[in-house]
Amino acid sequence: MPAAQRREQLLDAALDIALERGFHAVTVDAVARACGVTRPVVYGVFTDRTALLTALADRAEARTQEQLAPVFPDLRDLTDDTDPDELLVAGVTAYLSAVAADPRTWRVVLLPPEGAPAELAARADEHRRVLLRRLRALLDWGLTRRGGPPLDPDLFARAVFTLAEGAARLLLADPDRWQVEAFTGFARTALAALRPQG
Amino acid sequence: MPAAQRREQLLDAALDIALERGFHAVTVDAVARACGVTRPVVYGVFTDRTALLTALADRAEARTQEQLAPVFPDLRDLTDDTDPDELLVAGVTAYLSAVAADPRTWRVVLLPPEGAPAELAARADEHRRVLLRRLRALLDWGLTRRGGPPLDPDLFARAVFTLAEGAARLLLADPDRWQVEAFTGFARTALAALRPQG
DNA sequence: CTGTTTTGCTACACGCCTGTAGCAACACCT
DNA sequence: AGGTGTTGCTACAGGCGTGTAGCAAAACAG
Repeated sequence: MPAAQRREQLLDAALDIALERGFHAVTVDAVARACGVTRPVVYGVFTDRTALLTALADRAEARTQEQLAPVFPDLRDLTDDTDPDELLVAGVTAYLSAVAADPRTWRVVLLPPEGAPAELAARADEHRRVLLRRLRALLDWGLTRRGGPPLDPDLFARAVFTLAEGAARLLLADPDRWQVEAFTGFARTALAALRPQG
Repeated sequence: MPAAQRREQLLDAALDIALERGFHAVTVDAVARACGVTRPVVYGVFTDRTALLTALADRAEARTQEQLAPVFPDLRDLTDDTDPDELLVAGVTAYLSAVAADPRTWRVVLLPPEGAPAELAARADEHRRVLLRRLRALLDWGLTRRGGPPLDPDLFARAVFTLAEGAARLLLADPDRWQVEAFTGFARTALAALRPQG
């Protein structure tokens, strides 16, 4: 089997094991067995067990970043006839749809399995900081355009972010029970209520 | 040293290690060394490493439960001149104050260190379910009394809960930067904005 | 002061996982 | 067909952590 393909296969297997039995269970042997090979094959592709885990994190990071592209509009594209509320609702919809479409990747980030390496959490936090900044910029634009209650903008952005992640976690934890529309509907209603002169 | 005292000492040491270096580092040897003794002493108190970790979870659960007592008022105590908004703000204040007062315990629950056993997360989730039910009851009472936007009550309760936990996490992650009052102020303003004819 | 109990230690055996070395088998190119 | 490189395997050595057995020493009761 060609190296590149084997690499993907090994990462897929590692992800499966991590999701099903936790990162503790992601031993080199377990990954090799899951692919029907033996340990030296894994060491042929990754120098380390650590390298394997890092590659897994890299791939997850790349995928999530890619999927987040349509969530944030470019602020320069916004015109006067854009409704800030609908812009935000569209972003939430895009985010939750991405999560629902690729749950295995997002689960690693949002509901980390047992024994997840600290590196993973650290990277996710770093990434969150960037996202929060972008969300903050978007909300600033919206708040100056349509006004709103005298809420601390930083806390407001964090609140929206936290709620979006919470919704995503519910989607991941119990996809049969929750639909994206339930959350976007809630968001739309809540934003409408927060309009000046409610 | 008497057994009961040794037990507490061992659990304290285990908690220290877990918070500083993650649960991976909570080996029987590390805990023993931290108390200036050797491994057989630990096995004299706990049958297992697992038993030690379970005891740690038990203690954390007991402490959090105890500290949450003043957060939820008994619904039967409420009279007509109780302001629902202030009741909720008082609950949030009590919750965040409890977290700020005992960060080491809450950190285990809200910002679990690397390698935390799945048992811990499972128990925390179970506990959350109970808390969510109580919060839901409180909010139902408030919403029927003062009205509000047509939000799904279940999602609204989850949102409040998620935001409260998010605030608690910020308090734990960066206590120098955040104060309880910032969050309660935000909550008060947001609730006021969500009043009918806000 | 002496026997007994408590308390703790050193030392061992085991299991699990990591990482590597050396060998077999297969495929591919000439 | 025969060399050559690839692909994978079996087998080993070592590290780290668990749990236990057996011994020393200190505390304590009679």
